[in-house]
Amino acid sequence: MATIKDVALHSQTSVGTVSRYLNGYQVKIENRHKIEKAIEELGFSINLMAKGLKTNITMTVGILIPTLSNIYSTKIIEGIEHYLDDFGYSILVCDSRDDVKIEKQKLKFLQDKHVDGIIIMPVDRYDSGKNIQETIDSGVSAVLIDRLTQGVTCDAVVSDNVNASYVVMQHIIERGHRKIGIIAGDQKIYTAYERLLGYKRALQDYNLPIDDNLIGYSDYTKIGGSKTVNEILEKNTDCTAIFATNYETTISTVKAVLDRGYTIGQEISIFGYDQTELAEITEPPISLVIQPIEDIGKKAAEFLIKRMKRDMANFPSIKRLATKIITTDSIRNIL
Amino acid sequence: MATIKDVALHSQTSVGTVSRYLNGYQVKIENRHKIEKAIEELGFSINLMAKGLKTNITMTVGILIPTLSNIYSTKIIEGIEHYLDDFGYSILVCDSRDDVKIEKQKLKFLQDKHVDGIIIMPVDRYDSGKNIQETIDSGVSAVLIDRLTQGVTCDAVVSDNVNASYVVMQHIIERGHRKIGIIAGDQKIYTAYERLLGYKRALQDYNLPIDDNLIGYSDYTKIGGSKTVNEILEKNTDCTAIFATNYETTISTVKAVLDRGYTIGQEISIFGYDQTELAEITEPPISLVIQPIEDIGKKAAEFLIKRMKRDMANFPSIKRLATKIITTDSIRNIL
DNA sequence: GTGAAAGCGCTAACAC
DNA sequence: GTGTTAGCGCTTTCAC
Repeated sequence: MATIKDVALHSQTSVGTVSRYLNGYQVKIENRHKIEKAIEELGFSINLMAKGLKTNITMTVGILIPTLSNIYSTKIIEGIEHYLDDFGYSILVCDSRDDVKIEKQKLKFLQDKHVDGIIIMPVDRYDSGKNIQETIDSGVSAVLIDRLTQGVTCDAVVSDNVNASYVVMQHIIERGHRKIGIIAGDQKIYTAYERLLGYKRALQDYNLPIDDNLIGYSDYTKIGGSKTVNEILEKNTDCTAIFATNYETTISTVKAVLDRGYTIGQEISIFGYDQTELAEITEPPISLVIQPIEDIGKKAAEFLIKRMKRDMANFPSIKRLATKIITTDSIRNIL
Repeated sequence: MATIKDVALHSQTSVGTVSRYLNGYQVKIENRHKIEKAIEELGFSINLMAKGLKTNITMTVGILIPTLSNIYSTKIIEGIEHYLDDFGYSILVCDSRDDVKIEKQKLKFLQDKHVDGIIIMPVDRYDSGKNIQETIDSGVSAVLIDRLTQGVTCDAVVSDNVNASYVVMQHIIERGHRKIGIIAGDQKIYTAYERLLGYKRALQDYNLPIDDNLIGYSDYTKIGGSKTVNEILEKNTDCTAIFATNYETTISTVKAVLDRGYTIGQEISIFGYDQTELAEITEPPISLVIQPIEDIGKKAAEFLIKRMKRDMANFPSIKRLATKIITTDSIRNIL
């Protein structure tokens, strides 16, 4: 592997000149040609490690996400990758497997790798914050996505969960439903917490009781979701509608309701979350909350670029992106 | 940020000793304690860039995939990440946006980053190979996943597309269907090519004609898929079954058929590809080919680890993983 | 077993 | 504008 020194020798210039050429500084036109020729002939390619050692800049951004294997996560990653690509950054991807301990470990790891910035979806509302703040204190820029967490001062991009949930409930309530079940998630997760909050707030505003029997706390997985749906349906024979607050439990809800022999939008109305595809192939299609996934990634990358350039205007900012609601006959009008 | 030198000073040893300690060599027990104490107190953490510069090892693996935003890709990435994690490797993720030129560029980029190995899903069967081989020649280990491509000598992990497709067709044919449409993909893509091959082979083996009108070449996207389905259905009013050969077109096929007012498994039978969730929520569920996605990632990582350790036994190996077939009433028995 | 020192490939300060 | 050179933090001989 040819080095800058070889190029200097081969082009009869010096390492300084070659380095300057490489970094876009003024170089005599004649030397520029000689250098380009040498680079070409030697197949030279810069050693980013050596460069990084010197400059402390790696042009790498770490992404730390609870789990990689769902479309939500990947679309975010893709959004980030595409945005950062134009700036020459590459991304180091880690998952925390929904575990604060692993999250802490990976954070340390990213620090060791000297990433220039980190985009992170915190595992939980309470414990993730401290670790993230420590990382920030060590000097790397960070941006939170999808979820907020306690004790961190940095930019964040989240979607408007409370409002989405509230609007969904409005829609359901205004069609005459009174016993509305919700498949909530672990309240340590920021989004799960906010979505339940919107549910409760809507009930209160409409003077409807908050009935604990109608609130099912699932683990937000498909299997856990099924269990929760069935529990709610068994405890509440008068339940007419169910709001599933994430993608996985939306699937379980549809499946559980179908398995019970009900028709969606008849015996049971369903409102779900994320992923339009599904909405299109059930009969009737499912009403859904659609999050601006790509935008979350893009916005987060935008923030990060800005902060990595040490532009600290309006720090910290929280960007709350609006969600869209698709309504279909999956919510029956029983008025 | 404390360096090895600080640790040496603080522990009254030398940089050599600290380095030896860090790399697991014998160190006098007394020094070991002093060093550990110093590391603790200084919050020392090794600079992987400096280490990499010296050793030419980055403990980083590049992953290059045509697109990040589908579950197929991410499950593979997750499988790789989890496997490599245990060995201390991290992953640098890039997407080639289905473009050989970008693929080449990113390959070069990963080389510059001095990744120790690369796992790549080539964009196409013909042109990707040359670029990949060049990268391999430069000294990094590489493993192909999902798709093979011309002119590359390295390990590969793919799923058994031809056979999967063949078995699907057997199933459909044996239920009496004769006019079977296929939503194929760009034949430059290895998997698309193989799946169509299995389709044709089955028809031949059953002495059925290969009718070009029944073969639709889609771009493997949801929108393109819909168009292709409708074309086939319009050109062939006697078509009774459709085989969609990837996830996106499976969705479009279901949707297009539903939009035409047909009942799945009645007027039109459908066989699809990937992603069990869908299969569960349509009525009837869709028959599907299920690929061993996680295994592909894991196996690829396994190969790579082996090769990075310079263990060249059985090089190159092609691992063809078996797919599973789920059959449902979406394929009507018309005998 | 250990310390001293060379050097990995690069950047940037310096003197010209 | 350019060449020379110190030094980023580490590993690895070498001599002890």
